[in-house]
Order: sequence, then structure tokens, then C-alpha cells
Amino acid sequence: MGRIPCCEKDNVKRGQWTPEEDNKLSSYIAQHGTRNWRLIPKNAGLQRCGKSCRLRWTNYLRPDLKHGQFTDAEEQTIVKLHSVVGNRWSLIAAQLPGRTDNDVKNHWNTKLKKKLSGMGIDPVTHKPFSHLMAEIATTLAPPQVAHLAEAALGCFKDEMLHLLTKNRIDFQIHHPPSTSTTTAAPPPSTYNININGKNDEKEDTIEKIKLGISRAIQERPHDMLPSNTPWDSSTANFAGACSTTAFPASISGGYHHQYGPSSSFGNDGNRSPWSQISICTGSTCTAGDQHVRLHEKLEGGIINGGEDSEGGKEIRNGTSSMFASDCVLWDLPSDHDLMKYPIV
DNA sequence: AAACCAACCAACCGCCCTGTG
DNA sequence: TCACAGGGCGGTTGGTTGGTT
Repeated sequence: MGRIPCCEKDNVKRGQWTPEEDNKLSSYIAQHGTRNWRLIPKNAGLQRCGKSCRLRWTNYLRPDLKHGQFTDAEEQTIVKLHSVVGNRWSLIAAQLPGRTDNDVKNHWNTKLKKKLSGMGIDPVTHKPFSHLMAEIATTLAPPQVAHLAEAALGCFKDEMLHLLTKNRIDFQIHHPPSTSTTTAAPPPSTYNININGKNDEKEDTIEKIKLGISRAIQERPHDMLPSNTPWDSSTANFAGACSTTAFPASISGGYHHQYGPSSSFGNDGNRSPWSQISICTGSTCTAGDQHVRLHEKLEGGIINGGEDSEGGKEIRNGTSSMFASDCVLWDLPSDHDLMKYPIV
């Protein structure tokens, strides 16, 4: 059972590469190229698996790689493309010269996901959490709606607390006058919550957030929708990140992303929308179907130039052939005007 | 000063696809 | 047509580092 290992596990070194190993690998590849990874470690005098050599070369040693911090423009590009193709890191990395799929993936998982969550945007669907919550709430019978806030908080409690406590933010939850008869003790119209990281106060915060979300949903779920809903939830159009790009209208219509003022994706202190805290409500459970349909469109309509597709098979070909450095598939706007839209 | 924690990122794992004989 | 090896890919792990308690 199972696959034959790519190399003998014995006598193969693992873990961090030393400078000497890097030198051996680099100088061997400079002389002989990368024709056969299985032979490379032997011939280069390395006690490494061929696959390990390939990864070390492609992710670190290649001379055309960038090793510094991601720029604002790069981050914006990642977010845009991720909203379209999902976790197709190699596709995204192909649009960022000098970056590897591993770089992009790590940066997404450690930074960008949290930034989006902090803005109240679900990093999976790229929709505001509030919109997802409202969508879900409208599909439920009233008794179920009552439990939605609880469930949502379960999903996002940790993330919210992390953001709130890390930023030590004093924030307020404003409530409209209550018309509900289901809540025994109406809360004050305004909460003043000072997060300072102590456990008992965290619990208190959780309870207050729970109550606020629950009341908002029970009373007026439709109020949670943005007045000018930027996405058409009745379709799977999900490629608005490319509304200013070379995508055909059939794919780019309908979804206009709203990631906040132009000031940025950068670390410009408190002005950055990344650092703004939203009350995050919602669920990440709705992404898959949309992405699948989008990918079908994308792979059929773009990667393959329009009409026909064989799905994943073709897109893998695309990774190596159509995303060559001189082939710009996405004509991303230089000023990334996507980011100029206001936060929802 | 030490212990603890969170963030980061290099490296690994296993699945999948492709090319070839 | 089939089997197999090579390589690509996304998900996950584990070590390191820097900050906080």
C-alpha cells in the first residue's frame, strides 16, 4: 500500500539546510541545471532527498527570488487573486515576480487572513461577516435564528478576542431601541467595553457580544445588509476583484470588492483599515460552492482562452505554460483602485 | 532572569497530474 | 493501455525568534 517514497529515508538528512549545503546545491545547479532532481543530491554530494533539494532551490535558493517583506501592492494582488481563485497559491505566486507559492501561502496564513478578519471580512468568501450572517439568518426559521448568534460567536470568538485584546481597543456597540419581547432584560443602548485581556472581562465581553449579535439578528436581520449590497447573492458571480482587469464580463460582473480606503494595505498605524476592528459575525461555511463554480468558469473561460475546459488538468498546465514571466494573464491596475472602495 | 506565548517561515508530507517507455 | 517515476501542489508541522508576563 501507499506510494513508493521518492528516496531512501535512511541516510537522508532532514531539517534546516546549512550554508554549505546551499552552496553545494547552488553551484551544482549553476553548472548542470535541474534536469533530474533524484540525481542532483547524489551528484552534488548532498545527503538529501531530491525532493528536498527541489524545494530548497525553488523556495529559497533561486537567484530570481525576492526575500524581503511583501509590499502593499503585492498584498493587494494576493487578496484580489485569492478572492477569485482561492487557495491556488501557485497561480497567485505566478503573478508576483520573485515570490513562491510557499511565500504567498505563508504570508496569507500569517498576516492577510487576520487583516481581513480584523476588517470584518471573511477571508474565505471575501464577504463581510455581517453580510454572511444576514444571508444565513434570512434562510432560517425564527426559532433557528435565535441560535445563530451563538453559533456564529462560537466560530469567531477566538479571532475576535484575539483582535480585540491585541489592539486593546475601547469600542462601543450601539443598539437601536429594542422592540424584542424575547429578551428578558433589555441591555443598555450602549456598551462601553474595555478589553484588557483578563479572563473574567473576556468572558464578560463574550456575553455582551453574544447578546448584541443575537438581538441584532432577531430584531432586524435585513439591517445588517449594506444599503448598496455590492455583491449579487442570487448568483455565484464572485470575480469582482477583477472588475478592472482583463476578465470577461461574464465573470467580472456583479462583485465589487470593498476593502477600504486607499490608504492602505500597509502598516501605516491607526489609519490603516487593516487595523480597524469590526464586529465580526458570520460563517465561513458558504465559500466552497461559490469558489467551485467560479473556478469552473475561470479555468474554462480564462485559463483555456474561453470555451472549453477539462478543469484541474488544464489549470495545472496553465501554471507552467500560461503563467510564464512574459505572459501577463491578469492585467492588474497599477493603482489598485479596488482598495479605494469604502469599508462596508 | 526565566517562563511563557504568539508569530513567522522553512521544510516536510502525501496526493495528484503528466510524461514516458 | 498500463505502470511507473518525476515533479507540482496545497496542507501541515515544527523550529526559531521576539515580545510579554
